[in-house]
Amino acid sequence: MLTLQQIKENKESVINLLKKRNYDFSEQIEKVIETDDIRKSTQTDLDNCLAESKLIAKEIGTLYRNGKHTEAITVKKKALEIKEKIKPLSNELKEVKIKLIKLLTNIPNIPHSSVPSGKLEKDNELIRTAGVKQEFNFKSLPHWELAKRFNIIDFGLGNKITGAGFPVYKGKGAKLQRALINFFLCEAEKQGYEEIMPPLLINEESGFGTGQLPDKEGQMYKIINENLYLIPTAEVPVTNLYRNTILKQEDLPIKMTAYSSCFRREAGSYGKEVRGLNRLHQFDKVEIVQITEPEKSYETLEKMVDYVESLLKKLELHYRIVKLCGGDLGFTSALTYDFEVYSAGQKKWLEVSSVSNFETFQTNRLKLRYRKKGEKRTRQAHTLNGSALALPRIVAALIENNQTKTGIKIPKALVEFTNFDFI
RNA sequence: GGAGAGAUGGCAGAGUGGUCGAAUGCGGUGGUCUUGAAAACCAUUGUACCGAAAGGUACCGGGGGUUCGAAUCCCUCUUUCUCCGCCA
Repeated sequence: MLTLQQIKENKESVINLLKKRNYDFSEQIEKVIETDDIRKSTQTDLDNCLAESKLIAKEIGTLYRNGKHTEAITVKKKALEIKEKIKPLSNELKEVKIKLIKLLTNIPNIPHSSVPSGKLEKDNELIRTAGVKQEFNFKSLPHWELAKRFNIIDFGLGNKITGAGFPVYKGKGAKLQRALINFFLCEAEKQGYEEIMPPLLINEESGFGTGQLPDKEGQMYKIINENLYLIPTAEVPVTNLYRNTILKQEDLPIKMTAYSSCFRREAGSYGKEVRGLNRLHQFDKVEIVQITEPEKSYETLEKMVDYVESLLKKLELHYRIVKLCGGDLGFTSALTYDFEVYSAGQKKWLEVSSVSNFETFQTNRLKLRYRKKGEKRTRQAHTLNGSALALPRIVAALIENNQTKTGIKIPKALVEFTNFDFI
């Protein structure tokens, strides 16, 4: 959610930058400003009425204490008159506030000035490609066939137990999952991220705080009788740890990492895009989250990109990094780098990580602020997060790229975690 | 799941209808004293909104209600603790 301050102080540049999303928000922005003006004047009116009624109430109190009952009754009439003004005003204020929030929550984050313009995936800016593309001197297979042949992932059993998109990992397949989680967590810890193990269910406030609600309600699984949601990413509970918080400047940056299962309805997905591990309803991911001072968030973003890249290097994957164009940029993000790995069996690029700076978009909703030393005022912090990494597509690429005629090789960096080097 | 008792500022803890945005203690910050520190003493110390400022308003777990007036009374939800039951 954008702040009113952002909108009012830089109206033109906000509108212009939002145009990168291929949509003109000037009407909404004007509406926000207009609504906020109504809010202000309504509040001023209400505050004045409340001040008056408070004064009268005190007067009545004094009269009663002095035994002047008849006079008190006269003044009461005056109080009732004001009360009649207060009620509609406070209703009005409540409504205009709701309207304002509604307007604000429908405006996406302002893209960073470096976000490339464009509408589609093809318009994303390629930052770099690295690693070696795997070539085979035999007929290579996609991961779902390899998984079946070596009995490490059973998609059919998942269908039986739950439904499509809930695979069952078996034997070395299950161990590979565990090893990857452990590897990612250990690497994050080396970088100074504190490990968090969060709840997998979140309430509505948390969903609102990081921007999943109300925007992406349909993408989350909801526990109806408890009014809770299954997390689509650990970003939600972990970032919400600091909801409604005022930090000290010296507490920043806050660096957290969390492994969690993630649950996504993926409504609208279909066809070969969802084949095998390419798109699942339940998957595992290690997430990294940072809370920083505004001045340092872009420097931090680059460091996070470098970190995620280091993981892909250690896993010896062929990857590329793209900066998302305005049309591809998520609703809550100001700048996002996507990581894609080449999966040599399917012969296609798979998105394995998204690293984003949300600037104050989340912290405004979260009421996550910090205070500089010696200052009384609070400022909004910046939040950033990234996958480091999501497992399924990494697994897909690993087993496709490292396939041999007789089995699958495990990259060196993982062997100490799997305790085997071949499947 | 059943029964009961709670939820007040960073923490502890008073306050049961009016001058309470809230005593007191601890903690924090600034200062006096000191070679320095400690102790002692003095001052200060919640968040947000409106306002150029003076000042005003809201907030005592959340929401609603009664009343001229609610931290205080009523309803409801959430949550914590104790006991019983169940249980990895």
